[in-house]
Amino acid sequence: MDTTSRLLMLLEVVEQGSFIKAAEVRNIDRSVISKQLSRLEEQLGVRLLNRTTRSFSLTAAGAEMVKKAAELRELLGETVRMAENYHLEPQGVLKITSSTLFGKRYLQPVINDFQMRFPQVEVELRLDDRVIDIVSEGFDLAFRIGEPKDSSLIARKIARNRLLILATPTFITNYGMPKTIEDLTQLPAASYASTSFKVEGVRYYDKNGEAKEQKLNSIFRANDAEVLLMKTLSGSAFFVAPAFVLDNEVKEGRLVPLLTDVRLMEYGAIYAVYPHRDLPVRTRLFFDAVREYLGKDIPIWERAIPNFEQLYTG
Amino acid sequence: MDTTSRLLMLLEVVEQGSFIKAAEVRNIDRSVISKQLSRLEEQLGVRLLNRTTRSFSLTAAGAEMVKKAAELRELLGETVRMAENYHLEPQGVLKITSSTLFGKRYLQPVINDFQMRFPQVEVELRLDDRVIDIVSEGFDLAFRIGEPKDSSLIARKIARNRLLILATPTFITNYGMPKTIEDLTQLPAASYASTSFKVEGVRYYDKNGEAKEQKLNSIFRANDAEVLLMKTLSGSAFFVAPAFVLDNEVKEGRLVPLLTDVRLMEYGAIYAVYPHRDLPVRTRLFFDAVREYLGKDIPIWERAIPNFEQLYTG
DNA sequence: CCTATTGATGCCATTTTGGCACTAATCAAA
DNA sequence: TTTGATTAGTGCCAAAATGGCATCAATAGG
Repeated sequence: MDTTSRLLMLLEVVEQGSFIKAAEVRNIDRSVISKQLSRLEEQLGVRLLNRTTRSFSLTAAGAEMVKKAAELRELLGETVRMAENYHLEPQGVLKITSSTLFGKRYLQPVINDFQMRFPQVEVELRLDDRVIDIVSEGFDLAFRIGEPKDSSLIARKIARNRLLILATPTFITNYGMPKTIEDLTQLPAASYASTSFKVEGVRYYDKNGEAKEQKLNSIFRANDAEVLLMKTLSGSAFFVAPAFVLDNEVKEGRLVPLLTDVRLMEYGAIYAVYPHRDLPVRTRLFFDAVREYLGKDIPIWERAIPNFEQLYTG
Repeated sequence: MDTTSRLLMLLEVVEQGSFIKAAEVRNIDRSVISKQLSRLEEQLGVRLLNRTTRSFSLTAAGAEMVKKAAELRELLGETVRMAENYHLEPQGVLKITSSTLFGKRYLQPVINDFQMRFPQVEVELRLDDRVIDIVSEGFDLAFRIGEPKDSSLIARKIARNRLLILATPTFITNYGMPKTIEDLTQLPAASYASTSFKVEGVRYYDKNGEAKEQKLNSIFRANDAEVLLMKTLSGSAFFVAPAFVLDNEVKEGRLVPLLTDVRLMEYGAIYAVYPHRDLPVRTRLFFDAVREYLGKDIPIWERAIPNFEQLYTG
């Protein structure tokens, strides 16, 4: 890491407001930020931040450096964009793996677009809900849901993964509307289960902000979210579903969110995972296309759920 | 190394005209340049250089990138200079070691200046002609003559080290003016000799450009260049001297360069050596001050030798 | 006044870097 | 055309830098 990268890191820290947030955005440890900024200060011979143990403020010098860092980022961006004008037509094979539903629903349209623009890129998409060793199998890019584990890979969060508790109006008529989260134990649930992994409860924060888990009474388990959704639509179970499995079911009233005043915990996030620090062009172009398609703050799937920003916030 | 550094490397390569020269300027191996530029190309997805095995030319994209790299260097320089405005008054101890004569003659004035400007910096100068382990003895900066050996240290060439063959007019009258370099064996020489190291001959290129060495007939040996110079001035020996030992002896006619049509080999160079890649501020400021004092292409001591650029060039 | 949060730090595993030796190819001179 | 010197590329290895984890210390915020 060089002076420029450190300056950009400083900029990000200031924009995010804390070391931790900046570290999360970059998917690195906060200690890295701490160490690199210390080195930057040593290198420039200037104290950039006034720190307390829990926060910081910019010094005058720091503020100037942040301005310059912004200019640097701009110039560097220009440079890269300029290089892009000279890009060879990207070509070769792009090997991607993803969980089945996410791939079908959200990667497919991006791939279509991408191949229209870059016809010489072949795409190989492996849909598989098991975790795959992307290095040994030679994948360029993987999309995973939950928390990234293998730290030898680079993981970048590309979207949050909020949950909903869903049932059909018929279901509510038949079983009654649950009033508290504990009521869920009395109701039949459909839940995800694969060989390696089972959803057995729903995590939430109680009114004191403490993390809790409510067990579920699963009468139907499957390792395919679409199947679970179909089961739910049949009216014979409710479903604790990640928002991304939904299409227009809520907007059209076919499914109703239950217990929307409970603050549900997010189920990890959607991560893009790749093996090397520097992506080759075709991979980066595709990666950028996916991010653009999904959206920056609010993922595309959440926009189909009316008022979702206010739901499940406690 | 990040993209910016690689762009700056590209810029330097283009400015220097070859990988090798750029590598020499930075005191790194050419392979590093080759590898880093390849990575830059991969990263930008653009071929920047058309290569043959022995040379290269810029592609259109490469030319654009070089322009941008120049802008980046400018902006980065501005940023650093801006940081310097906020520098804390440098303070602390600066431990320097150097060969005796070089230190006395060329570091002393720089140190005086430096301490006028930064009174809070204490300087410890150790003059010693033996090679010192700068890491274990805690030196910040060392100045060495010859070729850098210890590759765990960073060495930067700060001046070339050209040689002359000198004698007094009296000496020439008494012994006759040598016509060929072989004549030197007939004449009494003063030469450098320490416990670890002896000068026994003078290296040069013959008219075919082949490296040769002419043995000397040393009648006086010492490990102190000033003593050798005094001996020479007494008229009883000639002296194969590095240019930096001279003051105004040549300009004032007290010493005369002999055999100026022989192409003498440079005796290594003057190197600054330091232990870490990133210098702390006080060290870097001092280092810069030394470089400014010595001069960029032609070292300060060569300017006192009339017409030296044309002498000993074969 | 307490406690969870945040930044700093030391240690360790992993990755990256830089150097060396060797290869390959070309430029230039005979 | 041949030959030799020069210069870039490559694989391998040792050394350095990086990133992550666990721990510490101190405060911001209730």
